[in-house]
Amino acid sequence: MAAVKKSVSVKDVARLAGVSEQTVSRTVHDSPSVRPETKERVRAAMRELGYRPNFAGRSLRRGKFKTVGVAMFNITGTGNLDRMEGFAAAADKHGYAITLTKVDGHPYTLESTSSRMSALPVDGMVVIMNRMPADFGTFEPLPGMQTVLVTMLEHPLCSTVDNDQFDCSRQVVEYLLEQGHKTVHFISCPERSLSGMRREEGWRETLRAHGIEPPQLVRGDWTAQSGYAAGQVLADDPTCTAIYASNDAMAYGCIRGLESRGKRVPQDVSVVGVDDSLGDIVPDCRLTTVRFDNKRVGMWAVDKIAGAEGVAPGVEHMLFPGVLVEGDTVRDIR
Amino acid sequence: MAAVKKSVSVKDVARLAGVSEQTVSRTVHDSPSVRPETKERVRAAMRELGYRPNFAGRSLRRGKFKTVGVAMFNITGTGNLDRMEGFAAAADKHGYAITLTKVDGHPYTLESTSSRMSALPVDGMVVIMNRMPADFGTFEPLPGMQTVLVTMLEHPLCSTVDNDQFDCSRQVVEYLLEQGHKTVHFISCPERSLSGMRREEGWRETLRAHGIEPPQLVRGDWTAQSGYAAGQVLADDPTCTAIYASNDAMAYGCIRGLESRGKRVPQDVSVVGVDDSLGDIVPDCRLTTVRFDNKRVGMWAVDKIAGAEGVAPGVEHMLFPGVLVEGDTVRDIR
DNA sequence: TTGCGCAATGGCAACGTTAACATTTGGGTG
DNA sequence: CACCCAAATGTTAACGTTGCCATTGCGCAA
Repeated sequence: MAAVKKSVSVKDVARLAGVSEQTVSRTVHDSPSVRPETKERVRAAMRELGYRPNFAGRSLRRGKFKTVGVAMFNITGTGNLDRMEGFAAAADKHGYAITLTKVDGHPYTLESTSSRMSALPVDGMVVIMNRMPADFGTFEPLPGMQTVLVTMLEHPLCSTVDNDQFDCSRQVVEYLLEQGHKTVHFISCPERSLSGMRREEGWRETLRAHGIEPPQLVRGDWTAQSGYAAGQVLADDPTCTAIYASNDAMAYGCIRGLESRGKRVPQDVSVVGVDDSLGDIVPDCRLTTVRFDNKRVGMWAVDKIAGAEGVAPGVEHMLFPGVLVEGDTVRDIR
Repeated sequence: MAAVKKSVSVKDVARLAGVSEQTVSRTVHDSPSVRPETKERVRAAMRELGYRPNFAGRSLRRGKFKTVGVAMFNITGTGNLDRMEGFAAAADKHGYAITLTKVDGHPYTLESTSSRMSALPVDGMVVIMNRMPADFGTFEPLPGMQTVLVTMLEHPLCSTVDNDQFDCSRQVVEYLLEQGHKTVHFISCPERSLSGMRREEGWRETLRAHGIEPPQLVRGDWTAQSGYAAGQVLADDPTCTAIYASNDAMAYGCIRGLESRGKRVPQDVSVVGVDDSLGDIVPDCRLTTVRFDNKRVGMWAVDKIAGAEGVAPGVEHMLFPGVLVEGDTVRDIR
C-alpha cells in the first residue's frame, strides 16, 4: 500500500475480472444482457480496486454533463438560500449536480456570463438576476445551453421564473380591504429595486381597481429604522388604519414606531409585511406577512433544464404567488 | 444559419485558420512559440466559429477539473450564505468553479459523501458538517481527493476549519467582567448543537479561570421566545447584571423579557448576543454581539484545496476568532 | 557554400468511456 | 445434422484536448 494509486479505469477492472471493458461498462449501467454471475464477478473487481467511473471520460463520450450551472451576482440576498436549496433538491432528483459561479464585471451582461459558463461542465444555466444586465433585451442563449433567468421580467428567448410580487400586493391590499379598512397605506423601498417597484405597482393598482385613490406613500430603505420613522409619521395620520410595508423589517420597525407614538397594533392600526423573514428573531409579535416559496422557484428553474432531457426548449414564463400568513398584527374592523 | 451547430472543436478552428490543431491549442494557452500573426489568424477563426474549449476533453487530458465540490447536509443554516460567498470568491480567485451537492441518508457518513463526490468533476471536497457523521473518527479521504471539513473538531487526516466558538465566549465573558460585572449569566441552546456546547464550555471555563463559579444557566432553544422567557426569569435574580445569550434572537428576546418585568437595558442589565444576525431587522437596539467572518472560513477551505496545486496535502486545523461588536446594550458599571 | 541552432509548426498518441457493430456460444427446429 | 436465432461477450472507433517528438524554414557563423 505504499505507491500512490493512479485512478482506476474500466481497463483495470476488466483485466481483474477477466472480461472485456465493454462488459464492465455494461455492468456499471446494469444492462440486462450481462449474466448475473458475470456481473457479480465484475462488481467484486470494482469493489476490490475501488473503481469510480471517470466523469471526464463519460462526459466526453456522451456530450452531456448532467450538471446545471448557477450564476449569481451577489450570493447574499433575501431568499437566495432557499433558492439554492431548491436548485440542489431538484438537481438531486434528476441525478444532476449544481455548479456555482459568481458573476461580476462592469457592465454586467448575460453575454459574458453565458460565455464563461460555456467553458464549464454544464448542460444549461440559471442566472439569478439581482442586477439588470446591460444586454437583457438583446441576449440570445448559446445553442445547446438552455438558459433560465430568475426574474419577474419576461424574455423572448429564455425561460424566466420568480415570485409574483404584483400579486403579493394584490393579496395584501384585498385582504386588508376585506377586514373593513377604507384604504391601505404603503411603506415602499428604494426605487432601484425591481421587485420592490412591482410591489408598489401592485398596491397602487389594486387600490384603484377598488375605486380607491392611493394615499401618499412613505419611502423606506428596507431597514427597520426607516420603518420606525415611517410608523411615527403615519401615527399622526387619522385616516391610517392599515399599513402595508415592503418587507418585514420595515413592518416590524413600523410597529415599534407606532407604539412609540401611543398607537397599538393591531387595536389601532393593522400592519402587514412581506417575506416572512422575522422567523424566531422577534419575541413579542407574530407578524401578518406574505411567504414566498423560493425553494419552489429554484426547483422550477433546475427542473426546466434537467427535466427536459432532449425535449425541445420551449420558452416559458412562470410566476409563483406568495401565501398570506395571518399573524396577530391585523384586526378586522368591520 | 439554419442547421443546429454541433459543438466547435479545435479541429474546426484549425481547418478554418489553415493551421494544425496543435497550433490552435497553443494559441488558446498563449504559448510564446506561436507567431503573433498566426495567433491572430487563429483567434479570428475562434471568434468566427464561436469556439469554446471543451471541458470534458480538457479534463480528461489533464486529469484535473479545476473544481471544488461542496457537500452540505442542510443548506439553510446560519452563516451558510456567507460561507458560500467565501467558497465562490476563493474559487473565482483560483479560476476554479464550485460544485454543490446536497447530502442525505441515514446514517450520514463521510464515506458515502466522499464516494458520491468522486463521480463528480471535482479535485477536492469541502464538507459542511452540520451533522456529526457516523464515521467521523475512522474516515479516510479518497486518494487524490483532498478533503476539508468545516467543523470545530480536529481530524487526523482531513484539514478542518471553523469559527472559534470557545474563544467567542471567552471574549464576551472577559469583556463583561472588564465592565465591572461580578458574574455573567448565560442563556444556552439545545444540547445537540456542537457549536452551542462549545460556547457553553467557553463561558463556564472562562468564568472559572477568573475564580468565579458559573451561575445556573437558563436553557433556550435558539428562538426569541425562549430568550423572552429567560429574560423574565433572570429579571427576578438580583445577582444578575450581565447576560450572555448563545445567539442574537435569544438576546433580543431576553431584552424584551427583561423590559416586560420593568428592567431596562443596559441601565439595569447588560446583554450580549452572538452571530450579528439582527442586522436591520430590529429598529430600537444596536445589540452588542460577536460577528464571525464566515466568508473567510469558506475562503480558507477552498484555498486549501485550490491553492495547493500539486503541493503535499498537509493536514491543518484552523479556527478563526470572532470580533466583538460593541452596541448599546452593555453598560460599564465600575 | 555548408552546417548549425533556433523558432515555428505539424503529426501522433493517449486520457476513460461507451455506441455501434462483430463475434462466439448454446439451444432449439426443420 | 445443418441451420438459424438469441443471448452473451468482444472489438473498434470516436468524443476533444494536449504532451511529446518530429519536421520545416530561416538566419548566421564558420
